[in-house]
Amino acid sequence: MNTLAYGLLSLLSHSSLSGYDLMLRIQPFWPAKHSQIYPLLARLERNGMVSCELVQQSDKPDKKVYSINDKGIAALQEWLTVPASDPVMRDELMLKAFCMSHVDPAVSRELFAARLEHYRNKLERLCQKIKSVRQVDELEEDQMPSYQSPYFGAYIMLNKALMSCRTNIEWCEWVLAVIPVEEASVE
Amino acid sequence: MNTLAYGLLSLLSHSSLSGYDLMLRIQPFWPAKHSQIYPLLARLERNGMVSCELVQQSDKPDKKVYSINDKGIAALQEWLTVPASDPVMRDELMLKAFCMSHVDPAVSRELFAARLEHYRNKLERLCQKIKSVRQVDELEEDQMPSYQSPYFGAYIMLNKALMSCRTNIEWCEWVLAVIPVEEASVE
DNA sequence: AAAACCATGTAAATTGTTACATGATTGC
DNA sequence: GCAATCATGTAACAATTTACATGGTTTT
Repeated sequence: MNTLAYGLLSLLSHSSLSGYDLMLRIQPFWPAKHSQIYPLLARLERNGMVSCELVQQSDKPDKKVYSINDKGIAALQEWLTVPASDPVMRDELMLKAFCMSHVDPAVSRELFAARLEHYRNKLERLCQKIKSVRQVDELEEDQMPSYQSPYFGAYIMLNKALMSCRTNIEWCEWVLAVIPVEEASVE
Repeated sequence: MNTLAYGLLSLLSHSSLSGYDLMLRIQPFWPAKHSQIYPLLARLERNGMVSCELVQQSDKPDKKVYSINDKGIAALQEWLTVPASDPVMRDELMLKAFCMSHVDPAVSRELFAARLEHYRNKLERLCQKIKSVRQVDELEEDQMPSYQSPYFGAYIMLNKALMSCRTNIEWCEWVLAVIPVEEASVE
């Protein structure tokens, strides 16, 4: 049982999902490829944590829908009592920022402009996501899902993503403001 | 040449460092253990990216100090022209947040209280770090290092770390405010 | 018909962590 | 003496990514 395994159980604790769906939904919190998810789901099934049902579809290819078992829920409850390990962030841009002074400011500006664009797109997607969660849980303006609601966790995470995204945008804009604009070079 | 390799070159582009120092300094941006760093440095030396000199110390064990070569600088300059790949963040707390509703609010509060503490300690360390960088680069209040200064990159990254840390603290405090406080259970 | 998305899997390679190993030096 | 920090390395294991493989369905 590694972290990704618990992550899959965590998603399955609210609704049954296919491996493909799990792969898409876990991305924002714990990036993983389908080649990691499928064998892990098979292992969780062997361990009795989840059950699997083949669902035939007419409009799309058939799929295997996984559901969490009591044993899986128990594993989650146990897991929640141990402190979360420190978050791990790996950002190539940070490493590049460290040696920026070795290239033309224009080259550096380009790096941060691209990242700013990345965060602006992310913000856009997030706002839409939050709107859709609000609709599904039938919430009024500024109203929170209750702690018992399966959307409570999703809501606080979306809020974190939103706050982080805005901070990152602010930071990128500040960096672009402090990197000198290219002077006309020697004619 | 993987990202960690470029990261080491990036750090070496400002000053020569031992493998041990590199290991400590790269942690905030790209976590890596010494077991990954030492063999990689040996490879970079074989590739002619860095040179190594044995430095004898009387107060501490002897060490190998690595310096970047022209080939290493050229590799960095090339690397800076390609866009940085998307940052990767893996946070177990996010996965736990998703299935929180399956346990008592007190259990959840504990998770976020621990994380809040983690970020508060980090903020403390960051503030001291920023102060020391300001001293080394002899900066007045609110003054930035120039783009050419080797501290420019460090400064903008410290600023990012500071902004992110504050956002995370704010978020943790908000989460602790919205998780219901344990009601007296059935007597 | 080609591209895009849905869907599931395995194999190989790379990256990263933990454990094994060793040893100097300093402060308690 | 013992723990902590400094210092370097290798081996085994676990996690992750990339590539290989296949095939249905929908939209352009």
